[in-house]
Amino acid sequence: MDKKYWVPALEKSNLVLQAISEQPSSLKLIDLSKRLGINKSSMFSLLATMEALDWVVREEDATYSLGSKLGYIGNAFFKQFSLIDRFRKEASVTKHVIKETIQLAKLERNEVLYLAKEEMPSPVRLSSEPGIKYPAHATALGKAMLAWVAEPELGALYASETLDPCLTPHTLQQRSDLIRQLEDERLRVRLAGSGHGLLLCGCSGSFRQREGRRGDQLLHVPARMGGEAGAGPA
Amino acid sequence: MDKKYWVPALEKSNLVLQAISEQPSSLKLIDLSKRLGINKSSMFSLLATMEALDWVVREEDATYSLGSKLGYIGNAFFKQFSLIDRFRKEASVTKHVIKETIQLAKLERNEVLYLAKEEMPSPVRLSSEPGIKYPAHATALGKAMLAWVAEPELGALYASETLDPCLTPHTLQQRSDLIRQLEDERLRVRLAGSGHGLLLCGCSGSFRQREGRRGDQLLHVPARMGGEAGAGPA
DNA sequence: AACCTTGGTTTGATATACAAAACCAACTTC
DNA sequence: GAAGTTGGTTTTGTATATCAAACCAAGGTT
Repeated sequence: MDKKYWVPALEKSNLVLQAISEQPSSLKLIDLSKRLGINKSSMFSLLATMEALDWVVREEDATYSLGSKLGYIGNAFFKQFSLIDRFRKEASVTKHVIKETIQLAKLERNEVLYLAKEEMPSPVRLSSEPGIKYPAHATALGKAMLAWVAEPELGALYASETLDPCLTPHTLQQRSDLIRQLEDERLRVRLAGSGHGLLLCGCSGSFRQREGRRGDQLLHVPARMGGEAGAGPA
Repeated sequence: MDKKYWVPALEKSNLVLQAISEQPSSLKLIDLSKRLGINKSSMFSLLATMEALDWVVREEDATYSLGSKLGYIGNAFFKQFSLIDRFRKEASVTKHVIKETIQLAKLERNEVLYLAKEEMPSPVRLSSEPGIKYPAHATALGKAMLAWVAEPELGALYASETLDPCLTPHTLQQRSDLIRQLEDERLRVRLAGSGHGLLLCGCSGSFRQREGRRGDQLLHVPARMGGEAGAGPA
């Protein structure tokens, strides 16, 4: 990462917010300082400022949790995607029909950004949350989306034979393997009318919709279909 | 605001994120610099860092929108409130019965924090969004919640006769007026069984529920009842 | 074609933020 | 009761971030 014109305080606060997001109401100033390798006097100033800005809240037991300003900004982020409301309306019904958790995601170059989730109780606990990104080749949902990317663009996204990163022992590592799985996915959709990514409520017009002017694809998909567990990294 | 141990870069980035939240995909670097009074070379470094951290995204036309990292953190903020899921399940049905937008909010001292909203089409457009806070005395929903605050605590919250801030010409300005309206609210609930704040799906156990260990009250309320328009500042 | 404007990028002097050190209060251990 | 530990707060010297100035590219105006 090029740090020529860098603002270190933002990087530090990003680390702090990430840690607090993962463990709200658990971490004190000294915990954050030790865990993140940030001097406690710097951490003192960061937390005091973030508290004043309502980015974090200091609890009575001196642990920190996220503040409402980040809720507001996060809400504004999701409001950029008008499809989320339609997804929630459709999927809150569909999930009872198929008895599976359903997620809405968009493909951003070679990553999948999760936007919304309608959950059903399931032994498989999904790790993906709205706002999180995974490499597309490392998730079932991502591969379902890549299957419909034009070949030249796919070539540009995966210029080298080795795929990075490799998140789990099951994660694909070779581009040729990826290509083969994408072909299988297209074949599965054509022959059986049911792939990982097909929308199940019958309104085919919303299957792959272009959102906003970036033209990114959006897709919602049940968590478990075709025998693969989970929409998280595989 | 005491700025003794202050991190100015966080304050600047807060202003930037607020502006981008309000006008996504509209503002360029020079627009943000002029509007916020931040030097354009500082703005350059701030935006470059925020972009690298995925706090913002630079569009092809050089305008900025919010990035998914803030979506993720925002989602983490709302996940702190387990009642939101229950609210959405109940309110997505109830809103069709009463044909009103319904909101979930919590009272934090003398402010109301909005947490969720289930919308119905309405001529009255609510300004409140999840994550936003308003002074409780300045909103119908806030007053509905204050009505059930113990008197000594109410006295501590409103120590002076003059109420601040005064957001609209209709905003209450005297504590005695507020007290009177809270009495009216309680009376209305007792006599007619229908105040601004009563939950309308019949599960009285969830009327005023304590959430988390802070013991803050949570309340959901239709947008328009008792003749008052809107749950925003009044 | 020459000049001007605009938005963005780079430079480097200096004002200031950072963090090492010291301090403090509360609690624990001996 | 004395000494030690822990988490938080304050001080202050100095390394560095900030921003004024300069530069750059692209587009507009004359």
